[in-house]
Amino acid sequence: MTTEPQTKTKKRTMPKEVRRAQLIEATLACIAELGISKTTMAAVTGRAGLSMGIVSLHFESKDNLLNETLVHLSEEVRSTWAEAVDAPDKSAAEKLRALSLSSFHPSIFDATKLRVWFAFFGEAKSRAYYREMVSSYDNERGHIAKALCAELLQDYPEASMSAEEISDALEFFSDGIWLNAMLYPEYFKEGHAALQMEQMLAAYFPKHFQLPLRPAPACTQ
Amino acid sequence: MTTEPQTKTKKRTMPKEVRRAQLIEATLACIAELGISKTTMAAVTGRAGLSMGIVSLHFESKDNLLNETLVHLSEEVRSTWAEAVDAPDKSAAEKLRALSLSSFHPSIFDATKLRVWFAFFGEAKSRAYYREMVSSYDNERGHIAKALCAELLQDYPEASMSAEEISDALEFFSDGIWLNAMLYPEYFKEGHAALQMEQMLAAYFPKHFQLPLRPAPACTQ
DNA sequence: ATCGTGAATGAATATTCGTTCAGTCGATTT
DNA sequence: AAATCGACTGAACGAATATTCATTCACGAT
Repeated sequence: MTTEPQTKTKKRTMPKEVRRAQLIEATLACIAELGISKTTMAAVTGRAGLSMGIVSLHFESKDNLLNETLVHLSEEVRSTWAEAVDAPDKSAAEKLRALSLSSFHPSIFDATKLRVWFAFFGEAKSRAYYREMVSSYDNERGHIAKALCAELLQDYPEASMSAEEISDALEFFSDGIWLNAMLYPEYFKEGHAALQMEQMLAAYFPKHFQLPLRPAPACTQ
Repeated sequence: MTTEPQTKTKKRTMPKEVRRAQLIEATLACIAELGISKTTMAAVTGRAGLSMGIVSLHFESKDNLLNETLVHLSEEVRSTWAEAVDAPDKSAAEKLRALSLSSFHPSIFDATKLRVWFAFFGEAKSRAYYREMVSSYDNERGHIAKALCAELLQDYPEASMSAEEISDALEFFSDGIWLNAMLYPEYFKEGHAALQMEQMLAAYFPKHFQLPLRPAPACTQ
């Protein structure tokens, strides 16, 4: 009976990675619910079902726990859009569409995580950390988006906007949807954000993207 | 010499409104520089050149000071867009343009104030307060924008998007520019945001808005 | 079974910060 | 000039909270 790990009442010791994940999860929940300033160590460890000292053990300090939480979020976002683009047989249009819609993938376009993102953006310290640690992701994504727009633009000799202006505009638009979805989550039901994004793509690249017809009465359940 | 108010070394007492403005100003600066969680009473009053007790005197508490700061910001924004729309002899197109560009008026589109806005968005407590106080402003602005879009849409019988979808899209777009201008202020030089907005308007309403020609080499100094 | 290791605990400590209030000082009145 | 008023001060207080560390306990090794 000593060899079976999980059926026991409650394991006292767990692998480092499990504890770290457990604490980051609890931190996300606390920040979303309480805001950063009210997210105390007691709140985080209490929600994780652990004791106060555990944070210094697996993370250096509270600050470090918050930074690691931000890194976790960023990598989740990054892997979501990277996967959307990483398909050798997709056309440029398909890639741009997948990249643009990846911002609204359920695993990241989620009330809790959106609140945490904006909690970090609102704090001067996290903003600085974000810029130095993570903004290279943003740059990478921006370059990819710009290159895809440039490729599509070859079919629009009369175009009045540059690839960079269009890819910037797409980025602004999806960021704005994020902000509004955070503030007014009830307004963004079931793919509403993605629909808006597709309309935006169709406006810029009408030869490549169909306008999704009206709200689609009974489609995706 | 006793009747001249300002040449004296340093007045000890000042009208209530002056002190309130002074404290709100200092609060804005502190939140922008330090974030909400590090914005202490000592920091605010120190920056205002006053003593700690002054806040309880003119505002009830720290919470109330923060709320009043948010009110101040909101009314500044509101009066900016209200003024843009409140001109009886403007056409609908001119009004929509003025309304859209008002988000980037220098008095509100400013690194300090943008940081403060997002600091409030990021705090759960302020978010609740924000929703109950400001969302009526947002609604009012939204209704006006929608009505203006509907009026312009009469000239586009073939249009594939509704007035609400377009006015939402304009709102998302300017919100996204706000977020990006807050995170990467150096990217938004001299009217770059306004230019992007005008391109957006021209994309939706090509019959009403000219595309502003290329970045304009040497125009506004 | 016993022991040794290190993960986990949580009470105690140190710090940070909002609020208070008795006292100070400048302006106005008498 | 003296008195009164009230805006303003800032040291002191106490509540909240991050951090520490001596102790406890589970688990694998012997």
